[in-house]
Amino acid sequence: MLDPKLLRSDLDAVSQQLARRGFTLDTGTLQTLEERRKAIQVETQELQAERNSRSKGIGKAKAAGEDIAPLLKEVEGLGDQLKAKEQELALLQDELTGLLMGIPNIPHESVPAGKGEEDNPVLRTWGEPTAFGYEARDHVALGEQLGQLDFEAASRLTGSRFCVMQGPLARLQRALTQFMLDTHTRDHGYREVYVPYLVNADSLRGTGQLPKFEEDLFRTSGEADYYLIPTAEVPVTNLARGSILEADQLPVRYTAHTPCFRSEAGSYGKDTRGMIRQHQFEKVELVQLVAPGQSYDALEQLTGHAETILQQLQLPYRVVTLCSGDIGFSAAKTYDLEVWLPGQQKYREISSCSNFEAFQARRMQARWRNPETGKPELLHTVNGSGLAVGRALVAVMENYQQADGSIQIPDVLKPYMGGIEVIEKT
RNA sequence: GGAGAGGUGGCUGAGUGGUCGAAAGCGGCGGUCUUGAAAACCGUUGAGCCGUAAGGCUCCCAGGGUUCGAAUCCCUGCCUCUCCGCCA
Repeated sequence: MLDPKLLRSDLDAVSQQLARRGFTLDTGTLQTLEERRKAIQVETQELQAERNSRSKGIGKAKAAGEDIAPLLKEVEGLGDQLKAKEQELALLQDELTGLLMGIPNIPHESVPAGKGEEDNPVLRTWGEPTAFGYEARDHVALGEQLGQLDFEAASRLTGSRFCVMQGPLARLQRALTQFMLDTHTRDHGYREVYVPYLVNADSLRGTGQLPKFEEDLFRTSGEADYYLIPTAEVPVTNLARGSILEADQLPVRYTAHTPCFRSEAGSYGKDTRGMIRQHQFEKVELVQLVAPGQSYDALEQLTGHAETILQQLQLPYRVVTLCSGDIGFSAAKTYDLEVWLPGQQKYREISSCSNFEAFQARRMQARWRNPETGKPELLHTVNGSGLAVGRALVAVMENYQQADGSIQIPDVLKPYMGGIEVIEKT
């Protein structure tokens, strides 16, 4: 959520900045609602003040043993009048916050202009696309040939966009997960957390998935109204919801491994082959809660932490800066890491690292106590995948494939593979 | 699943219809004393909204209700704890 004060004081400037990302702000409606809200709020508060002082007077009179009947007569009707105003105000406020909750974040000034994915500039490239003396197979061919990756079984068990893995390949995914968690906790100073995979609507509002993107989520149908998490960002960032952190606790760095569930509504026909786009996938997430002055440094740092994983796995990748037209709803700035996939002869997103500034913190009321002012102020939140495990598995399979269809184990994963150095048909 | 007890400020905890945003203690901050520290003593110490300010308003788990007036009474929900049952 944007700062309502900013919207009041600088509506046109906000509107212009949002136009960069292709969002049209309905300034007229906003202004009208805001004016009405203010008028009604003042009236309501005046009535409340009157009720309070009258009631206090009645209390005193009663204590003094006076007859309060005439005083009661005076306040007749005041209650109803107040109730009506309060209801009017509540309605207006609901409408206003509803509108506010649907406004995306303002892109940072350093975010390049652009309309969509094709306008994202490449910031840097690491490694060279892996060369093979033959036409590289994709992970589907590799995995099925090895007899360790099965989409048919998954569609029988559930439906499309799921997979079953077996044997060393299943273990390889676990190895990737362990390696990532170990690296982030040991080398990068993150604290590992285990969190629920089902969350309530408040959490999703906090990080910005609700109210706008309900159709992307799986929702439970039982008595409890819960959602399957689309990313660990939701439960992990919401750990700070409604709390005030002390300055010496910052920065807070969390990492978590969770499955992620996405309905992928609207992506019919996209990436239908393989495990690039699944309803369920594993991800290791990095989250930082930082003082506002630190968030852009933290973004660079966190992006570097995610890159470390790719480098240690010796996977070629590049970093792109999302342009103003491609950036996500809650983010002020985002870097995507794209890994080289020989099977597609393309770079594909494997991590997305964003600074949300105070956008999520305001929705969550996640604050810190600024020692300079002594007052609670909003935190900044930064997060990124470190990395998407499913896609990392795809990348390892495709980049480490050998002519005979076997897959070598990257050196850094060998300690996690129990002596397996090459995945072969078993 | 059955029975019961609760949810109050950073923490412990008092408050069961009126001047209560809320006693007391702890913790925090500032000071006195001290070479320094501790102890003791004094003061101070929740969050948000409107307002230049004075001041006003809201918040005692959440949402409804009763009342001139609700932290306090009633209803619903959520959460926590205890006992029994069941269970990974």
